[in-house]
Amino acid sequence: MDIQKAQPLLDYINKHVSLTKEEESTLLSHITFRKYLKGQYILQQGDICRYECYVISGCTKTFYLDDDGQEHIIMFSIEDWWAADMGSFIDQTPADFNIQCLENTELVMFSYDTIEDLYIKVPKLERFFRRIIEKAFIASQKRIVRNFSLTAKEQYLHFRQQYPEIEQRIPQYMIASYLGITKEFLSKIKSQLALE
Amino acid sequence: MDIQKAQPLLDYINKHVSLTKEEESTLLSHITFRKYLKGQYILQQGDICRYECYVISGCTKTFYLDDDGQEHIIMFSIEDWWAADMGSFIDQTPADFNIQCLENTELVMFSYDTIEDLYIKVPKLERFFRRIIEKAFIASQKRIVRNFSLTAKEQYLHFRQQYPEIEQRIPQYMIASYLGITKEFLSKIKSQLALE
DNA sequence: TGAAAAAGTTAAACTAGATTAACTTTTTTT
DNA sequence: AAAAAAAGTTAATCTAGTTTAACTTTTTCA
Repeated sequence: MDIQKAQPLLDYINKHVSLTKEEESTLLSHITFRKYLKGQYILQQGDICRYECYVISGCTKTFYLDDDGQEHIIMFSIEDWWAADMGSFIDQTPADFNIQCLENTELVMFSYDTIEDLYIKVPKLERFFRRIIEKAFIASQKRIVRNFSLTAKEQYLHFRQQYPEIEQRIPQYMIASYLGITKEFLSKIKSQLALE
Repeated sequence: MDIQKAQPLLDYINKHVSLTKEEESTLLSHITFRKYLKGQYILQQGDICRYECYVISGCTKTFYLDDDGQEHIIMFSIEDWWAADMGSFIDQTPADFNIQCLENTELVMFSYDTIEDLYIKVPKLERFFRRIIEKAFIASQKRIVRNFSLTAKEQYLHFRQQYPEIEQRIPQYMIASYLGITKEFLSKIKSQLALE
């Protein structure tokens, strides 16, 4: 793979572990670069998730449709973040989630078929992925804690201060979905906040 | 460490990776065994979490106290499961959570100070922990999904069928706390279910 | 540039679950 | 075995957030 396109990924990895030139080139031979257009799906519910995707540019939403056909957004992924249905990827079972691009999006993709081989050839990357997933787990637990102990308004304020960039790029009704509330109620919260 | 006491851990690890005798003995030299009595704390909110604990026998609850002093249970850990405040352990920062024994409990403890050394000496264990944490992350995401899309009654039914052993061992008000509902409402749910 | 589609707002009626408080049952301690 | 503490129940009242529906604003695209 073209090293230039992967530079943001290499920079990101080198924040956590330091790769030699050889290790970098082994890495590059194991990944692929791909562009998607706004609206396109990277993964659809029911398919097998074959890739862990690192976002170079753009933005995706990971969501599922419940029995009533209602959309629930699990996460947004912007630059320097990951997109995948981990449950599906790890066990190669049908995905619970859809991943769709909210903007034109450039990705680096790690394939299930080659990632174990990559871990063996470059053990530092196994360390890197262990640390990434630890962070993801911690973030997920913190979200559960917020769900338990914050009101909708408090959760919105937290979201806004934690991801100010995301709020600009994404329609409000999707933020409501991410927070687990209706768009009408988020609208009410915002008008309340405007008066304070 | 005494190999007999660690046997359940070795069996558990060998389900995921296969260790040689040398690797097993390196592992044993890096872990400690400890017993706690019912009611004792393994970790207190504000302290640094220095150990990832594997439960040999017994049961713990991981919880935090919110600003109103209300207890919220994040997880229960029984035989063959883990107990730790990962956020605190990874960054060695003050813990958000308390971990308390609900029964007399035997643990194998992995210390922050030696675990990185262990990963280097036995890379298979880095793989093992990567897989464990992947599973924990997936479970955490699934819990978020359930929070979004299930009613309290549905969540209770799910808990009951997923952890039938836990329900027997733990007071009902703690299960309510784990589900994020009041003990009164869980009581109502159970009386409704009894009529069906 | 103008029409249609998408996104956001407002407000009334409704509901799942919380709160409060009095009470019963079970478990623990002496 | 009695007393006290812990756990669980029931029911009335309350509230955060949902639902429904009509409306306005913004964005998209022919």
